[in-house]
Amino acid sequence: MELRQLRYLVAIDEHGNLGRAAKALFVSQPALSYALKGLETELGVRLFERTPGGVVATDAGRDVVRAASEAVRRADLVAAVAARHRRDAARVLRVGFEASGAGELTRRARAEFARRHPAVRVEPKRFDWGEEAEALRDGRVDVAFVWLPADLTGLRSAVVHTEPRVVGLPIGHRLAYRAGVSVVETNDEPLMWTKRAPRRWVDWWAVNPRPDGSEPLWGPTNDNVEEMLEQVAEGAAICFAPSSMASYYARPDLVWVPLTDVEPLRVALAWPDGAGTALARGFVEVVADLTVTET
Amino acid sequence: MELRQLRYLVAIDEHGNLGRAAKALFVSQPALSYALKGLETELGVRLFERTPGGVVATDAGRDVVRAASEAVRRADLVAAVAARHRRDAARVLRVGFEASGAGELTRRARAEFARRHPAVRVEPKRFDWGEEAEALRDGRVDVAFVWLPADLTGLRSAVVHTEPRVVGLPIGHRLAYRAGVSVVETNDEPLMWTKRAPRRWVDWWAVNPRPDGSEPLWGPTNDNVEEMLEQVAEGAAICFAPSSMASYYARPDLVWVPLTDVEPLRVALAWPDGAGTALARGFVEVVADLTVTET
DNA sequence: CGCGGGTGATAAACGCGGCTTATGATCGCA
DNA sequence: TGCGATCATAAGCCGCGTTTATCACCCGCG
Repeated sequence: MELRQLRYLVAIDEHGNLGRAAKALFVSQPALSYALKGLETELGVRLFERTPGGVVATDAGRDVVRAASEAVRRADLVAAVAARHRRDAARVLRVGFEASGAGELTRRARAEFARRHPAVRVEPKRFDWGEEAEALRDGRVDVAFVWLPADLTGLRSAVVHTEPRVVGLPIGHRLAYRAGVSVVETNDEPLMWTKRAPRRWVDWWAVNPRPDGSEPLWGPTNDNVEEMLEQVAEGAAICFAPSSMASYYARPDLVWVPLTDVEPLRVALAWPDGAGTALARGFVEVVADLTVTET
Repeated sequence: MELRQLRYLVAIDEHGNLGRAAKALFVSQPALSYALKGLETELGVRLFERTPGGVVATDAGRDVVRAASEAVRRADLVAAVAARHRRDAARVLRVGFEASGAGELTRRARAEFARRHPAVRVEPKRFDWGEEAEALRDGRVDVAFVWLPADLTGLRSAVVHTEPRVVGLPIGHRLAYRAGVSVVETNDEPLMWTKRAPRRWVDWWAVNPRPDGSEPLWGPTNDNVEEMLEQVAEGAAICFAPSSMASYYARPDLVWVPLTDVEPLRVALAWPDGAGTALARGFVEVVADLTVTET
């Protein structure tokens, strides 16, 4: 059994058709026919039923494909781990964050890191809602500021920052000139949300259920800050955000008002479990030092 | 990158020496030299430092080896999943358990399963302490009675049986003729335990800490029932066990006395998450039916 | 009813790539 | 200084996965 065969298998299952899978893999159709047959012989199970319309996975095939795609993913992780170390040698550190990240701390950490490691180039990488943790796991970044709640499996992390939440409103909104609002006062306002993040993340941000037991009024969806702010400025909905967003994404057509009765946002600094490189560790140290002295 | 290379990599790391690794893999030493070099070139990182005494992993090498061994394990799982289905087709179901399993339920379940699936051969597989869950995960059995507490990650399960615990004593022991004893009355008796199972399992069985806060007196270790009973019969220590063991492992040189103040043993029926075969599902159904009617 | 367009399977030939054996280069140590 | 480890290199072989070309089958449609 070889990785190549497993990759073929997954592709065949995805396309449901040897010809199209072959095209996607840039090989000829007989190559897949041959590989599939070989795998079936080796495993001693029929994996796909051949039909005139294509191929369809058998019971065994479904399970094997699932296991195979996991194996392929793990193999790709090997490459990702190596790439991280290669980048380490090249003196590059990729720091993930979303929207305003950890506010002021983000910049201060970067500045201090640059002071301690002058030869290292820091590459900030912005992600869409709730994507940082996954990016960390599959090696797209070496370290990241993760907004909680988040799925931190496979990661090590430390909470390094908290900040109150605010509500974003278009200018002229009935609540726009208040010094603070309760979350229940926004119950009737359509609220921005996202399909990208898991349910738990969305509910936490939307404060669902509200203190009075009601459910938020779900408004339009969006994938990232810019899309969200566009919609809010347009008057299509309101949004909740950490207070730092008021200064990092200041716009003339938006107003930010503190939410008086919701949990603050907690931001964790996270890095891959076990696979942390020397530079990532250095960055973690910097942030640890900054947060110790500031509390 | 191919699985073969990853397997080689793991072996090289284990043996710390190309020659010995080559021997273990039944290939020549240059083959490993070649494969390692190829992988290093492809990944762009040096993985092992070559020394006159052998090879030693670099920082990057350590991480890559870890990721590689995980990938290899996943690939082996593909084969295990396939083997499960092959066995399904061959009408064989392997049921894992340890010691007295789930007592009477074990036999009843097997009998009822045989009635419903006459053509299927059931193969009971006995495991050493705490090994069932792992056996389930790596495909050595299709379904198993697991003694809790246990690590059930990657498994689906349902608690199907509970039974009180008893203490096993050699005949003539000072507590041997009691109708019941408190666990604290055994505080001064050396207690059998095992190095095979995780800490949590051992502590649960040993009732550590005891109700009075003390720690058990640790006696000899053992890997399975027979070894344990030998030691107890010999007078080297006492042991804790589920009450069914009194009837399933009756010996003239042993006495079993109920423990009056400890949690009963809970036994779960478990099967691989997602990879359950038709036969395994059938067995789960049988046990579900039996436990529903008996409660 | 037969033909066209889709499917996967098979055949034959090619050539890459990883294997082997044989040998070299280096180091540590007695 | 020479022996016995180590890993690296060289040269040749050959298995195996690839390719192109073709076949066999099924289905829908004129």
